[in-house]
Amino acid sequence: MRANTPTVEGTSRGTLLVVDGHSLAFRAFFALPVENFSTSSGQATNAVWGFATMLSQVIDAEHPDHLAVAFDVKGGTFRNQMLPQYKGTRDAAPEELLSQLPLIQQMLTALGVTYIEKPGYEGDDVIGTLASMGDQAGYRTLVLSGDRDAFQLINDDITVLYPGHHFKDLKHMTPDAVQEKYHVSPAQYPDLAALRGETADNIPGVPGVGDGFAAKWINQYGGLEQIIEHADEISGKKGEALRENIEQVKLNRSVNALVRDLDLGVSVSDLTFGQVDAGQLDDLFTKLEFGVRTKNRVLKTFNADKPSGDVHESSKLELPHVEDVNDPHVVETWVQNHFPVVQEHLHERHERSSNDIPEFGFEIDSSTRCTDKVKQSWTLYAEGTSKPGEASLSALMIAVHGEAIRIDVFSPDMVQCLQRLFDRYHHSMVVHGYKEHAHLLGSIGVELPEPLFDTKLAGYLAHPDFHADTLEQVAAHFLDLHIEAQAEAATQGTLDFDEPEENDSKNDELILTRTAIVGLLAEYLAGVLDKREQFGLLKSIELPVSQVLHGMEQVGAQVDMARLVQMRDQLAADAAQAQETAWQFAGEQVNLQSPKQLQKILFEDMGLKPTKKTKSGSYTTNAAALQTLRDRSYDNDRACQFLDALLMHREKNKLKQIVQTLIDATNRHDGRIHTTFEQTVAATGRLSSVDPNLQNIPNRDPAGREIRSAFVPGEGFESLLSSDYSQVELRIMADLSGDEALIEAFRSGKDFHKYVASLVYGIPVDDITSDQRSHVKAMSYGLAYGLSTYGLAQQLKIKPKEAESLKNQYFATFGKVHEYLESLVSSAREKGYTETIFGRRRYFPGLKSPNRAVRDAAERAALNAPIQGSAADIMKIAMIRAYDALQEANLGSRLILQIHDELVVEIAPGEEKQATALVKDAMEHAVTMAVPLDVSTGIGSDWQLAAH
DNA sequence: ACGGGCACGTA
DNA sequence: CGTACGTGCCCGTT
Repeated sequence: MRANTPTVEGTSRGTLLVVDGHSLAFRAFFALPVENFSTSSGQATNAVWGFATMLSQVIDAEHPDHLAVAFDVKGGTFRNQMLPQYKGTRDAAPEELLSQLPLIQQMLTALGVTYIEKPGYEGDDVIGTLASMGDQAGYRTLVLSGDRDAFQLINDDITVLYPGHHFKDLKHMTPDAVQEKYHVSPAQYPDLAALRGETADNIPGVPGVGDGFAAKWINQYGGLEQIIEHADEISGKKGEALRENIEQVKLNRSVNALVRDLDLGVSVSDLTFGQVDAGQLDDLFTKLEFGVRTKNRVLKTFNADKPSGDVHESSKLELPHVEDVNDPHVVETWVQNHFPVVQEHLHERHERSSNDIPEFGFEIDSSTRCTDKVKQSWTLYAEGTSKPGEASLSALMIAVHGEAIRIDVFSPDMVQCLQRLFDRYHHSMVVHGYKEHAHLLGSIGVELPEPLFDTKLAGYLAHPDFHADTLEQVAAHFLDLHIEAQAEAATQGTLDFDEPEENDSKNDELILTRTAIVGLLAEYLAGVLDKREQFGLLKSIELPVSQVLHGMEQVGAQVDMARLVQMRDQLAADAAQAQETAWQFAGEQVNLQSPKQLQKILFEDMGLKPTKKTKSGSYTTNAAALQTLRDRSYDNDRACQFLDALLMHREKNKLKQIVQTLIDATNRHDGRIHTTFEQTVAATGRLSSVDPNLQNIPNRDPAGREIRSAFVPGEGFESLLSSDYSQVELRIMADLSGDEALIEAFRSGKDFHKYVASLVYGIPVDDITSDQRSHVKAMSYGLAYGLSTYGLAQQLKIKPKEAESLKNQYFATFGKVHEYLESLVSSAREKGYTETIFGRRRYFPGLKSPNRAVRDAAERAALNAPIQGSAADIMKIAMIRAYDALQEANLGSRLILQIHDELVVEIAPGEEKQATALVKDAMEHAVTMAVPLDVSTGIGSDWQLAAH
């Protein structure tokens, strides 16, 4: 569309669009409310969005075929030397704007747009030069700028697009338009500006002289030079002012003249539209939290004359040759003919030998490499639903060296054949998501042994903050391979749209594409892990724990459905009654679950004084606020009654909803809940639990805790064991900091918080009050979160001063802890990432952000990541050890749940003592540290009773 | 139907 | 104005 603009007057070679980058960003920034354009982490994006939108709009409207964006360079220009205050106001541009300039430049790079900076000169000079170049080369030239200095460039072939009052109204400033508005010619405009001054650039003009008088004088005398010659003849106040400011005006004039003959090292013909890097743009826009609409809008504009980026890009990926095979014998021969010669481990099934994990102290062989092995690998890719408890395999692909077979009929013979194949070749197998594949294969009765490499887990180790929904997105991220068209086919799926056959073939191609992606991904990620010495982490922690998790998900947790239903009904009745009462006092049937309606009732109708605001500026109606309102309203009976009922409804309804979710999530066939433990979601290395989340079952207050009593041992089992670490994170801090006092606090075996309080306050343990203990306890726990004294004060309801002195006193007592925490942040700043005890990394680009809030948040996260992450590593090792120990002892007892520092085990009859000892030991000896790991255990006939 | 905002559950 | 998560509801936008 854009290319080949019709030539104008037969002489034009096309249209050149020159953009004043800073001016456009500046305009966008002030025109669009920053509140509406910020990412969740606080990065302002209004200038980037405005820039993208405006540029796209202009390109769509004007169809330029050549384009360049000019930027100012940091540091002074020759103009600053002449006029020290030059652009003083603009340099004071808010940080929120400045931080967006690099983002705009990243966007332009992704869009293939040339941008130009010339040290020592301003963007205006680059623009002046480009406009002259375009003009001389016979282009119709457009200058997009909000800076009126650009008006001097205007002639019959150069038009300035100048934003009006509304950011999006662009005025086409032609010679006539300038004449009409200012009554001078474009060439005379700098004279006029010199007299008038330019507030935006902090340039004073002649006091009392505006556009009108300046134009009048210019027309009367011919120009600035002549005005100065005849300055004495001008009468009145304004003449006097002119004479007094004549030096200033001369200076102004010399500064506002644009340089038009810089050597930019490019010619206009170089400034064509480049290749759009859709992946890069996608990453950027995702980071900026722009919507799909914005992205599509921009892509549409910049891809307008491209045939189809998708086709072009996907050609990078070579698809294997594939044949459909559903005869086990053929599979057998194919494998023999195609698979690399691998060492066979006939005696070894997928269990780890006990030698892999030393009994005391867990060490990872950081020197172990995988690149060479991955080059000799084959890929398994399976499709279907992998949800634990209801998995079903639809097809699988086996690929090696550009050849592949596809299997979708799973006869008993085929199942046997596959099991043999996996047992024999799993040491060279690559998958994307072992756990999901294990569920899929499990659905046809095949046990999938541990693979050589898992690209999903490896990708997580390489970049734990990166989240992708599809394999295509992973490919775009790590391989810069963009295959969006096929990703869309995937989401639209094989539904009944097209001809079934056509759809099948599309789906086949999709599976093949993904199989190929996994192969490429494995090679790339193997290189990354080897370079970082992280393969050991994959091999010794993530892959084994993945197997353990598969087992836990497969087994699920038994619930007492009758109990759940009874609780649900009771809670529903309580909630309904509370609602009734609340409505009575509100005088209307407000939706108690609508913060908006509650705000109206509380703060408008009842006229209560709000406490705090929410992020978006409305008044919060959270429980803490409601309680404050309640305490404050002793003289307002109606408000009290309403608030009491509302709080009651909140509590009951929340619990009801949790119970209902559990009921809905219970598998109808086995009466158990099969959660999915996400292994690649939490950036610190922790697990998370979804569908349902069994890591947030209430535990704080008795009413909520009651829900735990519905988790029970299943048939053939006797009890539940709950085993948890006490203060792991603090112990890790003690060990890693090497603080003797804190280490001793743990070794003493005394009440830890009391002991610490006695050190901090310098008084005997026995004299510590419960207030002192709880203050110190909160301080201890807050450490690993990067607590502020403000936050501490608020939590403990003490004065900020007191919190401050507590913190000082604490750090004076445990100096090495302080040093250690500081060192975490400074090393993260230096290296760009943090590391756990076992080498798990997390990167923190935010530490370099110019935005203080973003930076502070990144510092707190960087402080926390190695601590929370090391605790997660330790628990993972404990799980592997516990799982193996139970297996090796031939016990029927099995792991059911992990809640970050707690393991829940379903105990088989008679195994109570032995299983408890094994699990406790596995947890206590997961690692060896300067302080012991303390594990407490409890056994009961349900999860609540197992608490200790 | 989707998604942001709010509220709230866990370690 | 401490970290790390997941889910359900409302409500405005598609």
